[in-house]
Amino acid sequence: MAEENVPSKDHWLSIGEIAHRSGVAASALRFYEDQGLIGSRRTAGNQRQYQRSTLRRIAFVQAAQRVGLALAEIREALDSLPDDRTPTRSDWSRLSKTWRSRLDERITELERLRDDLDGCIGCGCLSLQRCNLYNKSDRLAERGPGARILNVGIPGE
Amino acid sequence: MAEENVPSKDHWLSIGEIAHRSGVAASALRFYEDQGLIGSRRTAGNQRQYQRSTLRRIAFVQAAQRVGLALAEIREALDSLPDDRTPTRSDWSRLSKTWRSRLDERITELERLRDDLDGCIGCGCLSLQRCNLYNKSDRLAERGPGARILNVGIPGE
DNA sequence: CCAAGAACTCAAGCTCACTTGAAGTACAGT
DNA sequence: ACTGTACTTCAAGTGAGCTTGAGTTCTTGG
Repeated sequence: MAEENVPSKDHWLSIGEIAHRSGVAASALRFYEDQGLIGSRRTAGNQRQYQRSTLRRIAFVQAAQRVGLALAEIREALDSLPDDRTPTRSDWSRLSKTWRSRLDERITELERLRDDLDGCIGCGCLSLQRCNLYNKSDRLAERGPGARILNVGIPGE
Repeated sequence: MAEENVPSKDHWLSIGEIAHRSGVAASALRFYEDQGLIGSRRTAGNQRQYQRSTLRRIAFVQAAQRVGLALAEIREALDSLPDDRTPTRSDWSRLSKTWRSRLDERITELERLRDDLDGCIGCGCLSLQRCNLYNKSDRLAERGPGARILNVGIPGE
């Protein structure tokens, strides 16, 4: 994650500046670094310094979160990108395919739910046997211990 | 939450039966009861007994979760329903309006994201200034301590 | 009547994505 | 030189939605 080899003339940003410009809290940025999502170099006095490109990386992370990816998945995606150059069109297209299908799936599920809901408004049912809302996608039974974050458009799901 | 006053002839279901039929773990059912989402009565030996209508309630909870509601909100919705009769068309229509708009919002957000994504595949950009994906819905800034479920932009400014 | 299995109650643990706090160090401005 | 703000690390806490485990009691079939 060291961002050492860099077109010398760049100037570096402090964590405060990055936090301010990205809208992400400094504590979150440190956390992201722990998680391998972003990198930094240090000053003589051990303070973090970021390249401007880190802002782009952070924006990427945020977009990916909105798509519904967990941080671990986002890290994988970032790792699959060439070290620290701007991604090419084909890098990007590869990634966006995953995103796209995630989004499509989730959108489809929500639309179906909405349609069922509309059906239910008409029928006023809530009857267990008949109602689509109730009987769709039963036994989604996601398994394993630990918290279940969401159903709901969030990572993990 | 006591479901005492009930058309006598009903027979009651054990937690195991409810778990099996609903696909929800017994531990989750106890948790739901703690949270006031479902009710039960007890046998002489202190074991839970459920009405069949509880299955409907659980299905309701699951549908609501898929819509994206938190358990606390679902409880409120359930509390707003008449005690334990089957909801009327107008009860239902009131609730479904909330759901509907939730769904619409989320669907719209995801669709916009998808469209931006498609735009990006074309442009191959990832450039911070220009890319829609990056600059949409910045500073959503949800505040307060604790975990942030969704996308999480802490206001830097 | 007894064993097996199902249920009971707590308390503690888990994941995820962070935040908060304490205690200390660095740097910029006067 | 001094003050104040920004930064550092590390440990622990947060909330949602459950699960797991320990130790105990109920219920049912043979």
